[in-house]
Amino acid sequence: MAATRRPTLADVAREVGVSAKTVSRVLNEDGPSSPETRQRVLAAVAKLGFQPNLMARNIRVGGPDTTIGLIVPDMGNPFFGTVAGGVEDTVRDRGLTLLVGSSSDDPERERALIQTFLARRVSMLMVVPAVGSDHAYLKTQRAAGLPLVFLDRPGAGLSADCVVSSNRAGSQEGVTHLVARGHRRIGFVGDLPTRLYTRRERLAGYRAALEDAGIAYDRSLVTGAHDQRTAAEVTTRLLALPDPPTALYAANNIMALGVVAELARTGRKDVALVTFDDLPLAEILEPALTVVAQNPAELGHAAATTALARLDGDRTRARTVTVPTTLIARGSGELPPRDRPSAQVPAPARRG
Amino acid sequence: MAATRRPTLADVAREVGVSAKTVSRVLNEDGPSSPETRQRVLAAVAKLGFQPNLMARNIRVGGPDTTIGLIVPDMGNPFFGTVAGGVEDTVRDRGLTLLVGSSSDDPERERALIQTFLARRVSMLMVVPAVGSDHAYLKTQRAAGLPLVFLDRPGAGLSADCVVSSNRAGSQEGVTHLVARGHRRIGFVGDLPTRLYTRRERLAGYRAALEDAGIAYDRSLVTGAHDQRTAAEVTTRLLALPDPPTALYAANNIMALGVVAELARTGRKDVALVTFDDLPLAEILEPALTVVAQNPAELGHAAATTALARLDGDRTRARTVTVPTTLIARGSGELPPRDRPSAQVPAPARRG
DNA sequence: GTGAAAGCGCTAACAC
DNA sequence: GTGTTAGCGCTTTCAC
Repeated sequence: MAATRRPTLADVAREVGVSAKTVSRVLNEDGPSSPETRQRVLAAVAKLGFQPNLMARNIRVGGPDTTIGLIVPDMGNPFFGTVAGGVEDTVRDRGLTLLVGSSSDDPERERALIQTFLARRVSMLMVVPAVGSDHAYLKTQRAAGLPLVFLDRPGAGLSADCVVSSNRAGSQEGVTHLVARGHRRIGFVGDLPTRLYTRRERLAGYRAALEDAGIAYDRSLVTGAHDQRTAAEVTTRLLALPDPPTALYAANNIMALGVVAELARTGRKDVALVTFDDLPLAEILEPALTVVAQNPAELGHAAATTALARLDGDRTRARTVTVPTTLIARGSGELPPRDRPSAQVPAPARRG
Repeated sequence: MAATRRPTLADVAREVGVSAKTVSRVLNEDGPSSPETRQRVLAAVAKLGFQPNLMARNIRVGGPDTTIGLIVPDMGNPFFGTVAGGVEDTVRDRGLTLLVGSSSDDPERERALIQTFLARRVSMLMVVPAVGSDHAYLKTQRAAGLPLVFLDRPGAGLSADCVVSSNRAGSQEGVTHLVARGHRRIGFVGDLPTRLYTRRERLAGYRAALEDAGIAYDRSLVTGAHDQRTAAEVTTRLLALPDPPTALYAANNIMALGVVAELARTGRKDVALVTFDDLPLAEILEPALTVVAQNPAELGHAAATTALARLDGDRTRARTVTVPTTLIARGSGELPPRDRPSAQVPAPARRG
């Protein structure tokens, strides 16, 4: 069965005995058409199984395609999946279709995806920037009016709209929650080394909370990991310190999994814990997990709303939208420090 | 700043002082070109920031676009996110771009998405069919050679390639695990009422396991729920039966969350549990959760491989690929039935 | 090695 | 109410 040619407007027109333009008029409800031709055209369309070629249409009409390009680090991460869902829900009514790619947080892959999307003349571009990528090369597109929104993290090299969570304030709130329960040695388990915006912000929130409480920053309590396994490892390392933390703060959902798993594995129920990002089973852990929850669907929604406004001609200055986080106190942050004076009195230094 | 027109091939040609065709030749490495013109063309491309219009190219070349249409029920569900990732990883090398849409399991939405994708002349279509959707209308496209793969569940109304998990065998293995520990009353918590393929299969596996063990099927032990909350509710209802189950089997990840949460909330550590689908924290629950794990990335990979083979001219009969599941015994399935004779002896009926 | 002309499927602009 | 012509940005075909 050879791949038969798809029918075209001309085929339909021939079938009905009218001009191509008439068929086009009927299908797009553009200009007038007699009820009778209308019927016959629609019948022929159904008979031939004609489907207008959107690309051909687009090329003639000019302007951007009715697609939107979205780049995330990893679609399997429910955080980004939910972000994508938020975007789609918001643009659906406008008849826009989602073009999605994962960068795996690799700047080169991100750039290749952006090039592909630009070649497809997407109507807007929404990017979760990979660590270390520079977007200066997009200046021309921006100037030409392409809506560009950075998601979750700001882009580098040009000013553009940006939608992020309240990483710093949320982090500060979470750590303050621990400080208020008397903890003075609070371990930080964060993601990739430096450079990544969200880590910087969340670390800054951690430091701000300590500073507010008059607690000196101790570099040895701040650790970095890349995945659940390494997060578990640094948890062990932190708790083995001569003067170990009495509470931990995990800076994202992957780190949270690692810390939670490690505390469970070693049966440590005496360490208070707050995590950034909610987990599906947070409520049923013992103790139930206290988290600073993000709102990924709203992140996607806000990004789409911003981009749509640009598409509709909004030429005001680039703005940053901050989507608030929510502290959900469930119990794991309530533990007081053990074997230590509570509240503001510094713990005696125990070395060796 | 008015939206300036994007530069075209003709613009580049004018800049260099050659014909459009020469520029096209250079960029596509089609036909010969002198090193010198080559340089000048590339310089002009860079200077003008020219990006070939992929849609225009496609329209001229004919044939399908280099996109692939993927429809899932919900992108926020990590299962489908991971499936999408598996697809993308597999098609990336072929230069294909992913067009993604969520159907929310609504047949009308699914159909609208498919129409849009067809209008975009996708090179292949991969669909997780919504409950109750009929795909007979795609026969023409299939006949015309469009690769079509149903994912996770078979489609209805036409024969097409299909990639599914070993739902029945996996389910049977999970329930047999419980039977082998002496359970004879095993509650089933499944998803949407009837009609959904995966539920049918998983229920069939449950029944097969019982039958193998000579246990009569008890309709009152089989319950349906739609989300985590209702799964928790039916768990309660099951355990409140006059002759309650001593073990539970949850037929997907959402059900699993509901059952696990409810058992934890009520402190029931005496009920054995096996779930279909793994959970991120399964290992650290108490007892650790025994699961029948699916392999969503492999599902996406297999679907993409199949579709690519079709694209490359494979015209053999439609096939169904079954991706094996894996029983991961972690502990929650090890509990013997309490207050009951073990193994093959039937429990005394306790009524009222 | 390069160019001119035609045409992919569709619609804008103008006829009538 | 309908048809004609031209042209979107690109590539194919054929000529030089």
